[in-house]
Amino acid sequence: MTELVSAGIEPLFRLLSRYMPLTAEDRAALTMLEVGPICTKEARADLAREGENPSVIRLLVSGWACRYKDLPDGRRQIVAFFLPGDFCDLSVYILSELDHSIGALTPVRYFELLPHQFQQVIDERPHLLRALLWHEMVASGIQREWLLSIGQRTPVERLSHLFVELYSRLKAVGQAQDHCFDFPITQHNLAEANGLSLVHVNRTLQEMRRMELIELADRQLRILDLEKLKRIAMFNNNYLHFNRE
Amino acid sequence: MTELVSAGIEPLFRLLSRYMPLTAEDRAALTMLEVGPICTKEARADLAREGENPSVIRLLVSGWACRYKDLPDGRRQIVAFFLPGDFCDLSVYILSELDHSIGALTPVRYFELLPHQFQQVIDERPHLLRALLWHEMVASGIQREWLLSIGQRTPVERLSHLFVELYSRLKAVGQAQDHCFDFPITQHNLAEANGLSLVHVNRTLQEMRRMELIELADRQLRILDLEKLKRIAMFNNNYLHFNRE
DNA sequence: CGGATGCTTGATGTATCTCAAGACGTGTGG
DNA sequence: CCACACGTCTTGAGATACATCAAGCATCCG
Repeated sequence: MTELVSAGIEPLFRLLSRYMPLTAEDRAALTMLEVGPICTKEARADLAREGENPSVIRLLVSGWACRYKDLPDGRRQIVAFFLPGDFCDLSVYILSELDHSIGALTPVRYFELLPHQFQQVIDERPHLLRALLWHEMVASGIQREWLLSIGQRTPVERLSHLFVELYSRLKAVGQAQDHCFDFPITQHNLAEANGLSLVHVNRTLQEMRRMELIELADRQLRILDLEKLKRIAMFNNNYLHFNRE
Repeated sequence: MTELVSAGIEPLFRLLSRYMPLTAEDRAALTMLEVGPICTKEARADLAREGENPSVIRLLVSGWACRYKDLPDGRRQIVAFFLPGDFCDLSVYILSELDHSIGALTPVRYFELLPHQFQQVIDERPHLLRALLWHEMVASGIQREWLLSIGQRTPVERLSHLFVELYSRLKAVGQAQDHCFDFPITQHNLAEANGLSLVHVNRTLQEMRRMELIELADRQLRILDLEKLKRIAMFNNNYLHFNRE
């Protein structure tokens, strides 16, 4: 089911073509990234831990992962979701130590790219660097929007906003259609991402079902009324910087 | 008082030399950025509004500014503080529309740089690009840490963490000594940055004074026990990525 | 003098957390 | 094949941290 788009690097094509048109040559160059064996991890495994010196760039092919930070006493905050097509840690180029961890939320498959492989593609087709930086800046924009959510939005607004965001991003990589998508993470994960307790997430979801905004069952999320959901979330898609709708 | 370091671009030197050593030639090249008239704004004025197409890079010389996002109903979240030496919106290069606003928290002075001026400096001394990207990545890391703060830290922990962070950053640009620094923003600003109500910020500050962590009066913040403050905040400076302590 | 602006305090309500338990499904080893 | 552990979702009861509303005071400034 989750393997409808299993072709390794296809989600990346779709993602980048949201920012700029990709020629056949661009695609060919990007396909070079697909070298090397594909890696896999179980749900709840770490791909990288805070403090490590990152040496590879990871390109997520299937499954969901997250960036998270934790405190010495165990509190944990998910600060970003990685969906298929996303890069983890382009920052390898500049920073020498990870200030966060990366964990799998579901079983994941990904490529590990060495910086020089990466460099090779960029040298060949410099304008692709622009698309990749674009992706990074969008990631930054998402972080800011999350800060707004956690700081100011109510729990219903917050979850509504997240669902619209995830729907937009998944649609961009061909993993959502008809207001419906695989939603493989737990309520516990939602709580960690939104600064809420597990119990409160559960009750908030119930309220959203009562409001007939969503259906959520069997790891499938269906948005019943997208416009209403956007209105409630005060969703403005400008922060995703998709140039081509 | 706030003008101890008034020499235009000096804070930038200090900031970047936290990441890599700067030669005299580097400094000379950077000084080229100081062309053009210096701009000023009053406290509470906007330097840029969400939705605008940014055309300049701003280099803050004195005063404090912030990045913020707001919701249609007036709720507002400060997502970053800009201190002297900071750049606002290097993203001009890539993104065509601002997804956030930039506002002055105090009277500010800054330079407006056109992308081509900027480009000229980088062309001349390419390794400076690395320092500037570094600065951007640190900004990203700070955003993540704030997400952790707002999502997981209690109000006392949250303010403690922010104060240690500001102290570190101000010290890096020569604007703090002896656990003491100008603190020109209001409790209202603190509330907007930390997702708390104004009243609660006030009471939290009082608690921190009672705990003998800080003194805060007359726009001056004094940290009474830095180690204790760090412990309470669970502060780990890795996210600031200062290479040279 | 009157009007902003910022800080402080008290009273009250409620949104959200914590603790605790049960139901259900799934995988696992005896 | 059953017993059991484990993960996930759900519900209830109770406590409290935080927001909201309201007011007073100080300082500054035109």
